[in-house]
Amino acid sequence: MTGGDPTEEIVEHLFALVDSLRAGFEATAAAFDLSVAQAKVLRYVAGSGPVPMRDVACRMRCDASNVTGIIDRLEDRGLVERRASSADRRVKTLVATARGQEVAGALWSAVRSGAVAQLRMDDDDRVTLLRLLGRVDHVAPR
Amino acid sequence: MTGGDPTEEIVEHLFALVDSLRAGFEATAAAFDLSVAQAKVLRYVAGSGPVPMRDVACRMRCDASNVTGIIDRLEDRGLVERRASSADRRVKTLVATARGQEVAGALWSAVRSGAVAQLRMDDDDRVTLLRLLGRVDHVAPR
DNA sequence: TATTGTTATACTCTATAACTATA
DNA sequence: TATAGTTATAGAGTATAACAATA
Repeated sequence: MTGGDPTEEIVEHLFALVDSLRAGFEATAAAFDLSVAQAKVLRYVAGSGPVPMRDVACRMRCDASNVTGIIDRLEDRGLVERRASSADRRVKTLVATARGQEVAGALWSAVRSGAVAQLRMDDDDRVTLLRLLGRVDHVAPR
Repeated sequence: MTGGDPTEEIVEHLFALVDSLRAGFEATAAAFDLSVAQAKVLRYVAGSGPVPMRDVACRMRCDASNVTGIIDRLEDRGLVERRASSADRRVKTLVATARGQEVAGALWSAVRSGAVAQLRMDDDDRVTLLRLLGRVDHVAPR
């Protein structure tokens, strides 16, 4: 088990961690009857005030046509609303409803708790990890 | 930016990292014309010798019916083969073809390189990160 | 009776292309 | 002409339920 290439080993651990955290996230979102994509979009809309559909597509790094369906489902459940933009009549602006704000808050609180529970670290290690993670080349910091 | 709850902050970084590594993985797999699920299954089959379909479902933590389709596509491309089990005639055993072994090796080598490039760490930090990750509560170490 | 793998079905996410209504 | 959003279409992953073959 020991003695392997350290670089290879760290990547193995890293991908195990990615899978684990992703699975935890998916399970937490599912507890709120949301998919991963829906949970991310709801959070973005709830946290960033009125945003055009287009901005959601950019943030999610997906095609705009996807966003239509995801917002359809969030809107059907009363978590998000489409509104006309006063500045540009082509644009539809997204706003979280009161219920949407509640769900987003509860969901992401649960996500954070779950992730911290998985980490099982003391304060020192947590600070060290934070320092290391701060250097990672993130495509899109959230 | 600074001064927030350290726990909250670390989770933000962690999920940004998860998204980033996952996106890199997806892009690398796509360069081999494979989906994320196909890449994972191919690696498991190529690395674990003859395995029953059922074992793949357990490893992937998904329903057995999914595996049928994923293996169908890998088999259509000549990367994997279904074989009859001599011990139990209900079981189909999976083996990577020579081409499947090649692809699995090249793909995962590229995945490791990409992940290391994203990390941008010196040796000391890499050792530290490895130590921290070793404590994380992985659902399924690979 | 229980298990292995498949099929049928349905839903979500994903992209591309074509369309509309604006700009 | 270019852009925002939608629709149509297609493919992939996911789960549930029902099924045949085998244990």
